[in-house]
Amino acid sequence: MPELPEVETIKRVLQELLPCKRIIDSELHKPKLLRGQAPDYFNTCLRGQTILQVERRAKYLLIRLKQNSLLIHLGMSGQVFIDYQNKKKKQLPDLPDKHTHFILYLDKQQVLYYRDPRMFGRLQILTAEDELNYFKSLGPEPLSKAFTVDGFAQALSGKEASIKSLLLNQKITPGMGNIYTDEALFLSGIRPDKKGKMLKHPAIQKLYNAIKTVLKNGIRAKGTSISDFYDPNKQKGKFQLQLHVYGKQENPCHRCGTTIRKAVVAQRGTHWCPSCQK
DNA sequence: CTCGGCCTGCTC
DNA sequence: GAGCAGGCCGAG
Repeated sequence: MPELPEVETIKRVLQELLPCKRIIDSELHKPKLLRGQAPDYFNTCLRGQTILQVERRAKYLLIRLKQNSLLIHLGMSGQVFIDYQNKKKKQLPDLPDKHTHFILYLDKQQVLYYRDPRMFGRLQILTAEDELNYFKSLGPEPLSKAFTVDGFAQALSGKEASIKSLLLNQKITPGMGNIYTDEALFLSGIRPDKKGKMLKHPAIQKLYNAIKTVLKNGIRAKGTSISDFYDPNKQKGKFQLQLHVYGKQENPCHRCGTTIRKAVVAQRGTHWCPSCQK
């Protein structure tokens, strides 16, 4: 579910709420989410620790503690909520529910819930050393100075794979997912099934700009809430109101009126305008 | 590089 | 009941 703008939105809310809070207790209901790390070690590392700050790398959240960090990846359906005992929002279940697999009890009566119906997410304790290894295969953050047009062009050059699959590759554009990839390709007028090696200079620059634009706009809109994205305060994002192609199959393109198509590219549902994208 | 698998829930 | 879903990993 969550791509870079959604994870960034969550990070910003958590960064407001969590620093200086102490973890009183940690409750893990689904050890499978640790992907092999020992639950005892996991809980021991958390209990009694004070949260320093919250960061994001690609689609990963990092909650920094003094000794090490709690890594959270939300997979397809992961959600993080803070304190949510009220019943104002009818469409949200009361927490904890059967999909709430991890709970952190913080001081000041606050609680953090991790909810993940499909269980594609992961939770792990990372030491500083683990961190380097863990993130070393990720490309440069697309919104940072480290992400350059030249580096991007290099990553696409000679590639047989479709541009869609290359943009989804976290070694090239970490944080990009299915929605923002389709939107960036629409903005830059490139067909999703175009081979990486076929892209030359003006198009690459345009795509590079489009990636930054969609990610920035996604963050400004606080994410895309198509079905179930909420920030930790249960707020929905608004980027779904700005989508041009994602989920718009059978609708007319509002730039040219051509019917938006949907097909599988790179094993993912892919949306594009056959006239605007060449 | 592409495919299947990992899971549950929702829509048709 | 089938097919689909915002992600990632490992096998071939």
